[in-house]
Amino acid sequence: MTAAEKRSAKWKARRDEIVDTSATVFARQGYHATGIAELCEVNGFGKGAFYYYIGSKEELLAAIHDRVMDEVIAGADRVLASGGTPPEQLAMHGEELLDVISRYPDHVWVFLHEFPALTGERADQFRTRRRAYEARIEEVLRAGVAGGDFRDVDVWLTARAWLGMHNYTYLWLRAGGRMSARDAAAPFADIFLHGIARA
Amino acid sequence: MTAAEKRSAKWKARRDEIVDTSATVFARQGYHATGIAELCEVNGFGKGAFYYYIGSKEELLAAIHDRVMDEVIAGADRVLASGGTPPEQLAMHGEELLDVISRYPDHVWVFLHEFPALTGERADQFRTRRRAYEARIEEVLRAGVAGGDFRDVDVWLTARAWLGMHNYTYLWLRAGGRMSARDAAAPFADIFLHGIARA
DNA sequence: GTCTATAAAAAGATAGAC
DNA sequence: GTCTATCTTTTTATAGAC
Repeated sequence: MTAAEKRSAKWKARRDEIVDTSATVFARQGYHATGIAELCEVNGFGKGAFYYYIGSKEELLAAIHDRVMDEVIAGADRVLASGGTPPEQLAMHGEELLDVISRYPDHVWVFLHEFPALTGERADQFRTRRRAYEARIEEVLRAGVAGGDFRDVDVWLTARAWLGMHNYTYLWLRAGGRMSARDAAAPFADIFLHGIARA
Repeated sequence: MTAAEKRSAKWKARRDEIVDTSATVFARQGYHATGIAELCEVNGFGKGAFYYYIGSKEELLAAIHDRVMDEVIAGADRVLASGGTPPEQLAMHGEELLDVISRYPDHVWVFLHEFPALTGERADQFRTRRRAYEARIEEVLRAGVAGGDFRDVDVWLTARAWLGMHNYTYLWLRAGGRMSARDAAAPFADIFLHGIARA
């Protein structure tokens, strides 16, 4: 590791810290309602330092979105690699998604609320990634219907029901709270799998 | 009806128009991202006219919240008055809620995203009303468990699952769209009622 | 790397003419 | 009722010292 790389790694680590603390502030009071000055105060430095790490306020918002989508897609990849049956995979998708929400509740709050503040190419990028994740859920449902585990539901609509049920936990689910991701995911899977099981 | 009342009724009608058109703009680009100047442009008048109808930007936001909560509570009251069984009531709650979402998708978008922009007493008021609605759903679930229609689920958690599944439709459900509120509510009730039915 | 000072634009809201 | 002009504050971002 060269000297330049060491400097870069330290810079990146500090930048990640700023992204994380900013997510917390954004989640409490909103993206547009939070000024750069307040982010500096929370992080304990001035504007000069802030712009040394962050290119712009919107770039900061994009970094928060990245954290969420990276984690969510990684979880979905693990499900795909597991090779379970459609009911097993759907339950596992729930565990993975709630795990991300419980570990990054503030980032997820920002992700679900402040997407419209992203513009141009950045907005397109996250729209595409989100759709790709939703398509994974639809794929599992389609496989379950084809294989006879699930009855002949409207796959698109059923995916939205599943996504809503799970995403909505961002309002209360967090690591260290009274209910773990796994504790919530199990009854959710129970409801949903019984709900669409072949009669 | 006196002359003063006529003037007042006209004022109120025009004000409602402004509230509704503003909800559309807020839903597209966010509350804080939208300036008073833009709202004036959309409504086809200047700031003078705007402040003749609207006391402040936050008052406008509260009016949008009011529209949503008034409609949602009215629907819940109809369910309560219907006197059906818990499964019937839960399905009816779904129809009523999706009906509001499909008729006021922009208002609901604002309601679900921009609540943190409300301050003080106004925030307290809507927090309370929202909790009261959620308690209605929990009540139906509790009655269904007690009466033996539903198995012994965690009522609080199951209510959140139901709320998430239904609220999340704000992203796509709208009157005149490819799917009506009733078309979506029926499969949702199917999934959910099978999901929590006594084995 | 972090500071302070400042630029440059935009925000919410008000005043007074008509 | 609606206009334009303006007040006051705040915003994001940059410049240059240290």
